This record gives sequence, C-alpha cells and structure tokens, in this order.
Amino acid sequence: MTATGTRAAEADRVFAALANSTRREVLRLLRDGGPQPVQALADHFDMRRPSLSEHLKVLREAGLVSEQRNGRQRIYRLEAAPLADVQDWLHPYERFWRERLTGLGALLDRMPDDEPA
Amino acid sequence: MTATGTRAAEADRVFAALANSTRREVLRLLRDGGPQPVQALADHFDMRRPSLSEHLKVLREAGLVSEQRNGRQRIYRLEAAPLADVQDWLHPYERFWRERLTGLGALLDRMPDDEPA
DNA sequence: ACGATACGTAGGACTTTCCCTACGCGTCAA
DNA sequence: TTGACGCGTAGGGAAAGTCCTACGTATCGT
Repeated sequence: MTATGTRAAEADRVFAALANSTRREVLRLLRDGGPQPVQALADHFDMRRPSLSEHLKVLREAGLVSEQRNGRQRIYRLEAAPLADVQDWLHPYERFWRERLTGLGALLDRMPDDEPA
Repeated sequence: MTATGTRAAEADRVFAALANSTRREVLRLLRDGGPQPVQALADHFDMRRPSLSEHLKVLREAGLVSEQRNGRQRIYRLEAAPLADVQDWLHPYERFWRERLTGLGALLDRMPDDEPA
C-alpha cells in the first residue's frame, strides 16, 4: 500500500492509468527497452512532449513508474507492483473463464438455481 | 474480439470500465451472487437506480456483463472473457515482479547498461 | 384496460481527462 | 555567465465521465 488514499481509490488510479493506449505503450517501452529518459519515450508518439509528461505523471501517481534524476534528464523506470495487484484482483474471476472453456461451467451458469431474492 | 473498434480502443474500454469502484463491486456481486436483476444489484449502492443503469451500460459495452431479459427484469451475468484478456496483457510484465522478489533482478534493474540513445 | 413494477434514456450540472501553447527551473557546455 | 537543453507546470478549451431528476416503454397482476 502506498501512503495515499483508500484501497479502492488506488485501484481506481491504476485502472484509470491503464485505460489509455499512450500510457500502456509507455509501459511496454519501459518493459522492453529498460529505463529511459522522457525524450526517448516521447519520440515514439505523435504528441507534444508536455502532454507525454502529464501521462507520465498519471503513471507516477498510480505507482506504475518511478523517476530517477540524472543530470538534466529524468530516467523513468517501470514499477510492476501495481500490476501484480491487478493480477491478484483477477484471481477470483479465473474460474469463470476456465469453466467457460470446459463447457460444463457454461451450462451450469445458464441454469442458475441459487439466485438471491 | 467484438465487432467494435480496434484492439487498443477495446482495451481502453475494459480498463476504463474497471476504473470505478461501483463497477468493480457490480462484477464482484455477479461473481459471488450469480446472475441478478438490476434491482438486486442496486440495493447494494448508495446511488439512484438510473445511475447504476449507466454503469451497467459501461460494463456491457466493455463486454464484462451480458443481459438476458426475463419478463420485465433484465438479468445481468458476468462475462469474464475481457478479464482473461487483461490477464494475457499482464503476462509480459510478470517477470518484473518475480525478479523483484528474488532481489537479483532488482539489482540488475538498478544498473542498466543497455539504455537506448 | 389500469395501475404498479422494472428498467432504460434524455437532458442538465459539475468534475475530470486530454490535448495544446506558453513559460519557469535546473543543468550542461563554452 | 550566457545560451541551449531536458523537463515539469500553468492555464485554457473540447470532450467525456458521473451523478441527478424527469420521463418513456414493456410487462405483470387484477
């Protein structure tokens, strides 16, 4: 847990940060290319650099990247901990797509006999 | 893949749908309580029913729930396929939190010697 | 056929997101 | 010290998100 806000608010931030293809692409670049300064990242996008800076801020506040200052550069690094949290969040849903694959769960799912009032 | 839009736009919709605690709670209710009509879901929230209807629309357009009409009710059901897609999206990042746990990857990660220009 | 029930949609108010241009601050090279 | 470089922030405008209160539509019981 970080210092900021409730658990739900933090999940909000992480999912919202991921809900943008530019930001997901930044994560991929950091994953495949290692830690990089802003300019190197910005080269991949058809967007002004200040706009990318704002995307980086969103990623920072979600805990998905960290920055390390190096002279006049800021080296951004992928921080995967929130992604591990996402995976944990997914676990209770796993059986739903596993069942679906076997076909049995899908059938049972179509015939619910334990609905709430 | 659904019929609508590009791959990235679809990921946008799924992550954006998940970036709201009300909608995540709806998914949890459908997961733990099985398919349910709108009113049963709405009882759990401090929110007017039309607002919840809009949340359900967001979930529907992300493919995370489906509806089945039953008389004047609409039974909502969890659809986990987009969540399986999320898990697939996460896979290439897994090594980052596994490495972190061993400590070795973390150290190597702090000493990047293959940075791009 | 009538009213009640279950739900969606329309339209409005407010907030947030996402892009831009302009500018400020620290760092490096000469 | 001066100018260029690397980057963040301020402020603005268009669009989208999130809640609300009406209201419309289909279905059920009587």
